[in-house]
Amino acid sequence: MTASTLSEVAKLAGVSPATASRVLNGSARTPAPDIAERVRQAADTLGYIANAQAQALAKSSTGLIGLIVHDIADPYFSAIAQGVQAAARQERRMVLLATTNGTPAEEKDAVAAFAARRAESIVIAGSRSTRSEDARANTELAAELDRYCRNGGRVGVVGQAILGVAETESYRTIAVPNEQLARDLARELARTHKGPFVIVAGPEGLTTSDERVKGFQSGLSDAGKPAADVVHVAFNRNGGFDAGIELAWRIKASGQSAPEQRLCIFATNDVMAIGVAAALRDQGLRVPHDASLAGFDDIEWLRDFRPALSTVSLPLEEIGRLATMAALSNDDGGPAAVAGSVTLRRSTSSP
Amino acid sequence: MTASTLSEVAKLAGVSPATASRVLNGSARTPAPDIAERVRQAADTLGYIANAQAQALAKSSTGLIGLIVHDIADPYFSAIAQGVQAAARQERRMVLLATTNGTPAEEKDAVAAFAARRAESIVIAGSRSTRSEDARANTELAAELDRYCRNGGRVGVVGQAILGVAETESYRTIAVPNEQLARDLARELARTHKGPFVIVAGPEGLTTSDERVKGFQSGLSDAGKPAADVVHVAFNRNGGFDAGIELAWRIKASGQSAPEQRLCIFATNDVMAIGVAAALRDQGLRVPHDASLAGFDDIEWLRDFRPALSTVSLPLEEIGRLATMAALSNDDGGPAAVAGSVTLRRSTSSP
DNA sequence: ATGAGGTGGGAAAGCGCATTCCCAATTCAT
DNA sequence: ATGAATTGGGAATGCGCTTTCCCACCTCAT
Repeated sequence: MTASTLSEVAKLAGVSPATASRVLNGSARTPAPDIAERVRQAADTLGYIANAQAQALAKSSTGLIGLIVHDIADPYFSAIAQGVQAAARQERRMVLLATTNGTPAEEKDAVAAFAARRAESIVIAGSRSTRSEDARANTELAAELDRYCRNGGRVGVVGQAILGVAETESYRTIAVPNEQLARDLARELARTHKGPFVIVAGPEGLTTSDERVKGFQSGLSDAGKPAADVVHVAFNRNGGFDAGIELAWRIKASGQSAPEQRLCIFATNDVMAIGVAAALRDQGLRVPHDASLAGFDDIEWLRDFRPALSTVSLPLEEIGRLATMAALSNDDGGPAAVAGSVTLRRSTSSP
Repeated sequence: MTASTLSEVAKLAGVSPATASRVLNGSARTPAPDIAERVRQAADTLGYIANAQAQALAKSSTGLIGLIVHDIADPYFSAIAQGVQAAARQERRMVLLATTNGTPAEEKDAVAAFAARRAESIVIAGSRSTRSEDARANTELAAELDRYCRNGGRVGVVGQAILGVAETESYRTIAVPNEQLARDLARELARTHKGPFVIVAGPEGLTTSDERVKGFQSGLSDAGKPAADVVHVAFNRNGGFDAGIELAWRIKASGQSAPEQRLCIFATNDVMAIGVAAALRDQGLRVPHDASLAGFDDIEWLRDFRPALSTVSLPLEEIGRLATMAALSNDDGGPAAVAGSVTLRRSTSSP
């Protein structure tokens, strides 16, 4: 890395580094047109590219924003990343990416790395975990984030607030009303569905999943329905598939003829729902004929899936954008929340 | 951003900054155990986080790798990004992300930004364009990349080499044998399919799509079939949908009863194929009953799509990983190529 | 006892840039 | 014509860190 420097440009142009700096980057003072032209000329022939590191050091502001996701290949996160990227570009920032597989320990590492890089703000997406085995790592994550904030960093949180973190102005959380929306979904489904409900959820302690389970149950209760069984599996396509296999067995065992027997399966995210659907199909069962199925998130890439999946639509890209802007702006703006909506499609229609 | 500095830590520990630096970061020289402990102690109480910018400036090496993709929300790119991220983590690097909508102009900007940040290497994914309106921007992109390389940067290219770029050791391209694989696919399909073929391609001039079209045509020719019609649309789901609508009309018009009349549609990527499928379904046509359909890429999230899509499997994540490693390693290793394979599924089976 | 060869901490010189001062040259009002 | 105000370029300092040198102090062999 032997790029040419500002002083080299200055020397070539026959001016001082100060002047070169002033013309090459937006300074309050603008050198004379002729001299400016000479500097620009020199910069061009030398192929000068300003060293952002040095600039950052000198003005202590890096133009970096850090993004933390569980898995960038997951459409849920890549949609959010898209929004973050768009906002970052608009605000003339670069995004630094870290994937953590959802473990608080790796999230903590990512925060530390971003802090070292002096990222101006970081947006962290992905469900929190309340599992006891993660407690220690969660505490450390919170400590790391607090330290980051104490040093002037700002963080945008997608979803639910992070536990154990100091109550400061530095955190902006874009709340996703998981519970509320799951409740709405349950109520809608309960209006037409006669049979029992069952929930295919992520591991217990995964906040997002837990909230959706809770909301769905309360929605059922509102509708005067008995609580649904909950199956806990991995929070991904394969987890859904596993659950689907088991449910298929259950469905077949109970001679699924009567509408009063037909199951309605709610998977706590779309990707799991797809897994469930694949498993049922695998077992010779059809949706919605043999069971209703609903998901959550309304992942764009799954819209062409058939039967079309009933789900809760979330403006994922918008969420990413909002989180980024919130983490970048100084003014409060209050706790931003985002709106979702129940989207009923074929997978939960009457057979 | 008022984080504590190394000298503050040093002062607190009662040692020189040099010593503090030596203990806090891996240096060749290791201070005495007791003094090291004191420094670590001080660093801890001050919540010291090394300033990576300053470190980068001092040792001129940033640990940054830049990733350029068309669209991070596209599963093709997010799969590659996943691989890049994994490799980067393994090599203790951070990844800087830029999305460009596939325009050479924005790609050039991204390269410049990465160069300014002194990224050690950059991996650039996504089809090149040979359209005349992009010629100028392509030249500029090549110039920018060359400049980056002249300054010591290294670049890993996914897919086809970048046009107009200097022939140096600095470029490593992970070749995707699009043409070869498309030819293989065509041959396979030609073995069983009796009717005419049609290709739903991206815009003319989009290299990836062009290569696949060319390969497919030559495969047909090998099999003694007439060349396929080519429909050019946007290289995404909606483009596929548009083409699908048109094709549905064509299919219906030609009373599609006989096997000799049945169309086999090859979309130059999976996402387009999904769009085609959606359009056909929309028009009351069924795959593979009324037409065969094949894609390219074997996107993971589309595997549960029905009818299962015949396609060409590409190890996307591996490609990202390879490109990253190639751009990071100094030794040549020769031009790496990646293996794909024809994957026939239900969407092209006989009705 | 004495000089050679080690050891290990500190001083200082950058890395590439922004920016505050400082000062010479102009301009303007009176 | 003259002093004040303004303009615009340059010298110098510092951002936070690494890394060479340098040197005081020790250890050891002779």
